[in-house]
Amino acid sequence: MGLRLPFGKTEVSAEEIDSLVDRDLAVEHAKTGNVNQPEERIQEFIETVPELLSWLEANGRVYLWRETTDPWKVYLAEILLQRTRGNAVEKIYDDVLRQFPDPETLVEATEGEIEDVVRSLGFVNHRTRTLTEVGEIFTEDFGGEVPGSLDKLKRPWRVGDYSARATQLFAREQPMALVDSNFARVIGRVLGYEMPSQPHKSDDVYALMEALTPDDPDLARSFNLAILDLGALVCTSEDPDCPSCPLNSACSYYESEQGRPD
DNA sequence: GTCCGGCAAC
DNA sequence: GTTGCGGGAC
Repeated sequence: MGLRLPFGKTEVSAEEIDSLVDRDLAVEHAKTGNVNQPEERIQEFIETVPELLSWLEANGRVYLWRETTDPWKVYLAEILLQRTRGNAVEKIYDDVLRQFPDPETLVEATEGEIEDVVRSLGFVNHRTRTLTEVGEIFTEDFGGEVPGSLDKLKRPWRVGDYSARATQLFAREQPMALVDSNFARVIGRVLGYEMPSQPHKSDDVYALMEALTPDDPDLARSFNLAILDLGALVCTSEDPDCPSCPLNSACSYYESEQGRPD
């Protein structure tokens, strides 16, 4: 066992993807977002996933936390990455791992020591309290280990669905859908899905993403990383680079001319 | 000025 | 549902 790192599986046929997603369920949930011609839209999207994964292989961002399945290293990274760019986390990640190689070292640290190492990321008070609780809870209740269920991963303050699910997906080989601002923007544009203001709170958005996420650990990894990186590098909120997007042939936003160059 | 691999409080 | 948290990069 063991995931293919860093990007999971990036060579795949459309037929294989089709066999690992729930197309009919995705179509049903697409209707809730007022997607036009949902059958055709979802089918086109599924057919384009191989190109999306090839794009990841060539363009994906390489970070240390993508090169490990150590749950502690992944979980720490997810806390640092909340509302924070990967490039910012990259600069301090080595220091964080060196100072806090396991939960017990967080218990032994002073508040000031934790504040100092995360200061450049912002949310300093939030992250310091979270990391303090992570140390206490994991040491006292879970024997110093990262627990294996979503509910337990979410016990520390300000660890929510995204961080917990990302840990299960990236460290525990559990195929799982993620919903964050990147996913909402990319899927919203490609499908023409009318996103609610808080996509991660929508059961329907989660159900749609679960239906579209391949039911295979390596492909779930690559699929999620691909959408994440596409949202960060190409399908940006301001001035998306649609002409170089691997999904543009299947994209509602591109079709509508909004994404066309001047 | 706007945005970032969220989350909890209100 | 909406708002605050935050330093850094553009």
